[in-house]
Amino acid sequence: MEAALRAAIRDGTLAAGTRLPSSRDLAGQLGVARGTVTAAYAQLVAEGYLTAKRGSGTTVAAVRGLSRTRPRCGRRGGGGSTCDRGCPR
Amino acid sequence: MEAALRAAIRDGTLAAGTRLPSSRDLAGQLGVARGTVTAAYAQLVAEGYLTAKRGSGTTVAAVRGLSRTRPRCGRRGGGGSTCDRGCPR
Amino acid sequence: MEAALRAAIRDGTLAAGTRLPSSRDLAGQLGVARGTVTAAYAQLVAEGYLTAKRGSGTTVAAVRGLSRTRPRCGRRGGGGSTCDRGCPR
Amino acid sequence: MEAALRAAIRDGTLAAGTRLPSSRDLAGQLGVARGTVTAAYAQLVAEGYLTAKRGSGTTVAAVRGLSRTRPRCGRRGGGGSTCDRGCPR
DNA sequence: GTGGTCTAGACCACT
DNA sequence: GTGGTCTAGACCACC
Repeated sequence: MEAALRAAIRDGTLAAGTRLPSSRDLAGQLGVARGTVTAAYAQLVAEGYLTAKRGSGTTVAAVRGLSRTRPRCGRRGGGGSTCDRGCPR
Repeated sequence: MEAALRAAIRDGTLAAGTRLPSSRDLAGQLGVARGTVTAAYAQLVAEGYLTAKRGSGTTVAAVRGLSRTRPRCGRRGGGGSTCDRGCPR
Repeated sequence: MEAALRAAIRDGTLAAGTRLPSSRDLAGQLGVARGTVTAAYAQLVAEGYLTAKRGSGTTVAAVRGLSRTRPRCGRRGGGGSTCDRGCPR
Repeated sequence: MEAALRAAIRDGTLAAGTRLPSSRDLAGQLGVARGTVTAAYAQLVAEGYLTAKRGSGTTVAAVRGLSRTRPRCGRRGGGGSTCDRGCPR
């Protein structure tokens, strides 16, 4: 799940600013323990993919500065549609 | 190259279980530095597209896209009946 | 890089509470190995300039005059006597 | 505990190659759940301080480059009260 | 035995 | 309610 989330964020399937389900909800949807979800969220927060705020939910991080491998495709764009999904492929 | 590999895995060109060339070999074939290949492999491993096993090279991981809603429940294996506690909900 | 980070924190360019990029991202931006970044972060954490919290990435530490060494110990609340096992350490 | 381990490794109290207690033992000694210990170990492994091998225990990592001079802790001059959190020891 | 990972459930601080 | 964190216990792969 963690890898899937990371990939989805990287390729734009999950756009910046997207609000993720709460750890409790996602755990319920996937049928896993909440701890598993929180661990995944925590790792992705640490990597800069997600932003978590106590009491305010978890969202896909806004800007993450160029990350190595994907130079074009305009991931960092401002408000507009930055490759709203689709990008790679 | 990383994007190409990712795309090939996503659309099935590279089937799950496919063994990839060693980083040395692929680097030679493409004429790039080995570090470039290992970096790409590492990123794809982190994203879940590839599986790198110590003595077994790098293979295409089983597809685990974000859709996969229910995780099978009884993967905990072990002796007795799986789902012995009623499984999540 | 480490010295630059330290200086930026000291002179306020990086305000307390600022979240730093993940080690992966920063490594990518600077074109250095991720280990180099984590080492620098670790050193600055040890010096008190940064705070690395498990799920929350790395942030610029608040300048805290407070000593507050012991975190209260029995916050586990719940039923029985807190600290029933003598509390960690 | 995690911070204590990190500091001990950094200042040489825990020498490279030192074998740490198993997560189960350390949990018992400190009176915390094993999960807490494994989480701390995992974080330090990710930071490069520790090396963990399945079935072989956890040891202090050999070399991490960047020995650096050890900044003596309280050299920030001015505002006083650096080291307010205890400093490396 | 060890580390790695998961479950199920709890309390906390914060919004 | 949310994320953050901890407990207590389990099974796995590996050595």
